[in-house]
Amino acid sequence: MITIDIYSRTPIYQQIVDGIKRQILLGILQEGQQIASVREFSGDAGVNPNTVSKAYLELERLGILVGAAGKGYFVSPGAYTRLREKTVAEEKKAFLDASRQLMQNGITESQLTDWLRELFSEGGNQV
Amino acid sequence: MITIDIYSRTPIYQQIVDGIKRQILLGILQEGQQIASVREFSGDAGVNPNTVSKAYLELERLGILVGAAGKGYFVSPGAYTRLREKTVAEEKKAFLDASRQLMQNGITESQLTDWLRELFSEGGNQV
Amino acid sequence: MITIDIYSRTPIYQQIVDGIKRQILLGILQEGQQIASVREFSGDAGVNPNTVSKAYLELERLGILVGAAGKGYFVSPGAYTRLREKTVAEEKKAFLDASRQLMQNGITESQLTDWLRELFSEGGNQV
Amino acid sequence: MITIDIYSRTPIYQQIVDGIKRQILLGILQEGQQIASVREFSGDAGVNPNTVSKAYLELERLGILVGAAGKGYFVSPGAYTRLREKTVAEEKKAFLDASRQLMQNGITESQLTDWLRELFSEGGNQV
DNA sequence: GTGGTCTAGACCACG
DNA sequence: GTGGTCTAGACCACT
Repeated sequence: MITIDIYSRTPIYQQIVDGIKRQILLGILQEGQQIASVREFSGDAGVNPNTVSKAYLELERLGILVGAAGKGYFVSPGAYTRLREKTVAEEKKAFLDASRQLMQNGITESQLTDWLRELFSEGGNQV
Repeated sequence: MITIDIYSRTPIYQQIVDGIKRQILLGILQEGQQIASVREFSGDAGVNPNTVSKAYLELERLGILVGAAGKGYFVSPGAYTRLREKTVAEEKKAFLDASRQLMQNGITESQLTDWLRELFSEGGNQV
Repeated sequence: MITIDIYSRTPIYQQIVDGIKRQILLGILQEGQQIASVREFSGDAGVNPNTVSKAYLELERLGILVGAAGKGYFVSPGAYTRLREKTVAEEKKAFLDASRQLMQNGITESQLTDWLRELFSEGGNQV
Repeated sequence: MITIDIYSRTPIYQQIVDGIKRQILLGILQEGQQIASVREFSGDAGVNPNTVSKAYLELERLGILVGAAGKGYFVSPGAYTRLREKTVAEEKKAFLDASRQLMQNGITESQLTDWLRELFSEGGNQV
């Protein structure tokens, strides 16, 4: 499911957080659905349970998961919508920041729109 | 000159690296020009000399500075051009990445060009 | 009857304990009356029988229920009075503790009585 | 400084969080001041460094501390004011909740104000 | 079985 | 020296 790169400099728990967010955005995990238990994920991914727990707690803090002892973790109601809105907002910010800096380096608006046209004609096939 | 935020989570040495890059791009530091010595910078900015040294070494590794033992550090010939090209390339990548992800989240090309138009009409006044 | 929130962080058995206490205080359950069996409750509420059993045992320990093997659980004689006194005592303690801390944070007595006046004029409609 | 009760059912890291909040509210820790390092606190309190770290991270998440590797933790600017407002708000809620429940159990407003008068005439000497 | 907490000990980047 | 992350292993409460 979620691939972990233990050599990456982004922390493992963060990779788990990102991976679960992504699975929710892709519809692989549905709202209300129970997700893999800490021990289960830990075993599958070859990661220490504490690390998985840290990721799950972070996701709960973000309101994306809800969980409790003896019950397990579930995708919280409304997680998809909130996640999607937040993600788009962050990406828009990244888009505008990059555009602004390019502008300051002398790139014109028409150049940027050209790049966009190329990107969309390609179909943007890439992760 | 270069403002250091000791509370920031981005490492101080990285802030120095970024600051010097920026000064070169802005023309404040010219190619061939000698920059502040490690001890000068350290004293002015209230930063540990080791930290400044680490930043200078990193910049030397990037080919932006050249250091001569006992004489200090100088902006390397061609630093401006290389820095500019590299910076624009990185920003273009960030721009395209953000565009691609927004596209995957259902944002249309015309929406993106609208955002660009707004940005350029504003003048994009911000760092 | 008693609503269980499986997503809540307060243990389910505790929710059951609180719910039954509340029903006794409200007169829904009378002294001497037999309450739902573990299996009944379990089925109605969609909760694990062990959890219901744990709640009933806790209530028996508190002297609120009495259980007869093979016959079920009954509201103990005097449960209402004892429960009411104990509840009021606990709430009084909470009231005084909160008042004391507010006082230490500079809130005056007249401010507190103002809040009370508002509360009572509203009718205090809320659980 | 902060006393830890390892037998308490409130987690140790939470006790640390509460203790530091309290020290800030009491003015023992001032804004901008550096606090004990993770290892220092750990050694003084006889607690595992990981536990202290967890508490500090929680406080940073709450905006009460700021810290980074190699620098240590500092009381964040504005921590006192924010903490104080939030604390009073929570205590007011506890006060009103308790009052409301007492009202529902037949306690009159004049009874509550009597209790307050007693409390304030005592001077409220207690933690 | 579930999650939550704690300890001990290790390694890394930063100052 | 600082904090951040990870592992291994243990104990607890809840279902």
